[in-house]
Amino acid sequence: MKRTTGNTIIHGHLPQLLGYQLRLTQLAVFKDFSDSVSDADITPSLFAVLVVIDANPGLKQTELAKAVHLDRSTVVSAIDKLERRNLVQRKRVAGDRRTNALQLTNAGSTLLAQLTLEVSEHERQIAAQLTQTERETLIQLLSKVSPESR
Amino acid sequence: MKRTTGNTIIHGHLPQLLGYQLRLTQLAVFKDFSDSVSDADITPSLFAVLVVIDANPGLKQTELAKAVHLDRSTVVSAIDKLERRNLVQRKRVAGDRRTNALQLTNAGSTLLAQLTLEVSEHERQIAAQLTQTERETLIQLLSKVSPESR
DNA sequence: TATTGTTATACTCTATAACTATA
DNA sequence: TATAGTTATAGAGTATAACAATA
Repeated sequence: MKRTTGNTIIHGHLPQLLGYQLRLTQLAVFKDFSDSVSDADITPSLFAVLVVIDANPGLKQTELAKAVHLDRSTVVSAIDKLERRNLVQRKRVAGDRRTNALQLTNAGSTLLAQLTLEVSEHERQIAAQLTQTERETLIQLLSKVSPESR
Repeated sequence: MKRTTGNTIIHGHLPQLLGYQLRLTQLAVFKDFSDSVSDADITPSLFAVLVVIDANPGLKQTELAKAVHLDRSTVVSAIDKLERRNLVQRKRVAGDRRTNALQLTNAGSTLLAQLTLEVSEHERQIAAQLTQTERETLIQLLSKVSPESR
């Protein structure tokens, strides 16, 4: 029970816990994301929103919410933010006046193209300690733990 | 550029991104943590704080902050919370009146023992899709990405 | 001068619940 | 009745900056 004499802090059994390693890794990855992406106002979540809209032009907000695991109300402010910056548009849908069809503006497409490059570089950074095979294994094992990504 | 006819949402290149899989997995893991741990007021962070104090009785708040990757000011409120519940004690240190020596109370040790069991079960749950080898590989790969855990 | 703990404060992210307009 | 989007609101978690006590 006595304290180790030096300054070394012991992490107990935390390092063997998946949840703990996940938290640490996510902290490191988020920090590097901000450092890597030139547009300071784009967070990982907003990037994901842009990617999903790009891959599914015309989708509605509720669909987007489900895809990126956010609440409908959270999506409203995300889209507000992106629309204010002219990156995304809400378009009227013929036949159902309750829903909005989301699509990227030209500016949005342009920014996404640039972000995609920067995020690739960011991914290279964070996986720098891994071989290509290890990186793929890691992604595959993560997706087995949370299978709802597709 | 046309929308897939059905309801299927495409995630673009997100599933191949480490950062994205990490976020999804962490979401799933946090949710299961709350479901698994009977004490609703213990979060993953507070659990980590308890473990580190248990493994390093007498450590000071600044050391704890570094160990769990939180700011000093954040640790203050974490310890406030735990001290209010009589799980942790701030003890005076002979020789340096600026610092507090942190230690678990008996109640804290008892709770931690129970939490440890519940967290083990939680870990089993989240790794249910993995073999034992895969789980170990996953932990090892994560720790290679963020090596500051020890 | 530097460090420790603290406080005050503010920001980000998120969800819940209630509202409206449409279906 | 049910659904889509919205609003108001609140909570959790976090950090920054300034401060007092002590080294």
